[in-house]
Amino acid sequence: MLLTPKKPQRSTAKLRDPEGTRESLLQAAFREVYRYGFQSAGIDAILAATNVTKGALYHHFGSKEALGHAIIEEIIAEITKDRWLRPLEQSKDKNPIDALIGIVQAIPARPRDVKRGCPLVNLTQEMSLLDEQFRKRLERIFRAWQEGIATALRKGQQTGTVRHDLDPEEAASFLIAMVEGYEVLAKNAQDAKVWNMGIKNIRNWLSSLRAPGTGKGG
Amino acid sequence: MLLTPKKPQRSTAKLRDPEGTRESLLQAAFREVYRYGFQSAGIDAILAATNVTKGALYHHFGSKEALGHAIIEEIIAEITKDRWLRPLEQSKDKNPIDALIGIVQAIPARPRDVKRGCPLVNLTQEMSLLDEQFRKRLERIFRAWQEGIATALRKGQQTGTVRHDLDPEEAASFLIAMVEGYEVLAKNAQDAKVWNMGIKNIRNWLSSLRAPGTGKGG
DNA sequence: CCGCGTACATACTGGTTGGTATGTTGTTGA
DNA sequence: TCAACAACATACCAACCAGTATGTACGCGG
Repeated sequence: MLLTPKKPQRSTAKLRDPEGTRESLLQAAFREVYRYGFQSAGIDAILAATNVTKGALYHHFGSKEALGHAIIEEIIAEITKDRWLRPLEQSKDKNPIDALIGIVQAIPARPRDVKRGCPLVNLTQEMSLLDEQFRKRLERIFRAWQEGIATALRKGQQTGTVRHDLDPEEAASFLIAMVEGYEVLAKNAQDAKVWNMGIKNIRNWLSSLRAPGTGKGG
Repeated sequence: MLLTPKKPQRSTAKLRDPEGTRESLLQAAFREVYRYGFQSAGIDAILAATNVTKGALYHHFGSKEALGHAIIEEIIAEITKDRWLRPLEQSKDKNPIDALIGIVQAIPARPRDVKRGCPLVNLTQEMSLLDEQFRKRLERIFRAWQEGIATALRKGQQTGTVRHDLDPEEAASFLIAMVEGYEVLAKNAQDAKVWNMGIKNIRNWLSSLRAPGTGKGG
């Protein structure tokens, strides 16, 4: 007899809860990947951060790669939506520049977040070149992000709050590049002050996109 | 007898050449780290890319970490100096904005480079949070980079080619953030077009720093 | 009440990895 | 001329790590 059958200590409430285990696994895996990177995040470390066993993990995900894909599609994509896309859609009628300034300022400046950087950039840097599957999934998020900003700017042009002499797509990617670039700088410095200075500069740049004669508020 | 003594095939020219082995080791290690990241770059893979053995590697470097430190200080720092600091110093009397535009445009847009991104950013993203020794060395490079740009801008303010209503340090870090940010975007897209669009936008921004009445050329 | 599928749990493995122990060879200073 | 040392080369190892083989517990349809 090779296996000593472990007495099953699942609480009765946990019976038939297929999504609970998967979800907590995903969350723990995200935290580990966010901190150490995908390749350095160990399966055993992820497991240790939960009360889930290896059998359960490989029941829900076919491989470490599949787990990584799920992290991108179910966690990182959601963060982007929560932070950028939904706020932009909800403030449809407002001046999009004010909305964008609000969003940028709302990005957490807590030391913990600044030090870890942006999950999207972290994974992009690590995996884009190495694994096409990862890259494609990450690119989808970038595209949606850029598209969301561009759409808001285009609407602003129609309602006259945004300058007409700019290409919405180009301005959107410029904004993303600035945000990501400052996050890299702040992560290296491990200092929230760098990030706060970045916010200030990004805000100034965003203000320069206002249509002439359009003050703050809209 | 455990070891079959290998017939020493060092060419007579290679006798007493302490720097040659070390240097080629460093170059190969840099290439591997650049491509796969520090943690994923295997010692054996580095060795396979050269005709150097493990004994030689551990003779010159105490550990993989020490090798990583040497890569930062001897290779990546040099790249930054070559690409940014020396060109800025050599064009002392010229308009610094023109010099900066020239530097940005000179950053290679070859697909190979775009796809691999910036070595400095790659290592920062991977290691800053995990290893303080790495972070400190990388931060030194960032600081020197920012300081070089800021100094050039300050001189431009004195000679009247750069607007006075900007903080040179702040503008320098803004420029760096833009460059790094676009490199992240281009790396994710794996497309040089993204990078070329970034150059265009950065150039426009740089031009906006000119003192009023100062045309191109200085 | 029974068989079958889902949802796990545990032990194990084969390959990889950074690092080391121990050897040899050529040079150089005394 | 010879001992000491730098500069390697080779074989080996212990730890780690993704993945698997094989088991059990539970619930549900029939």
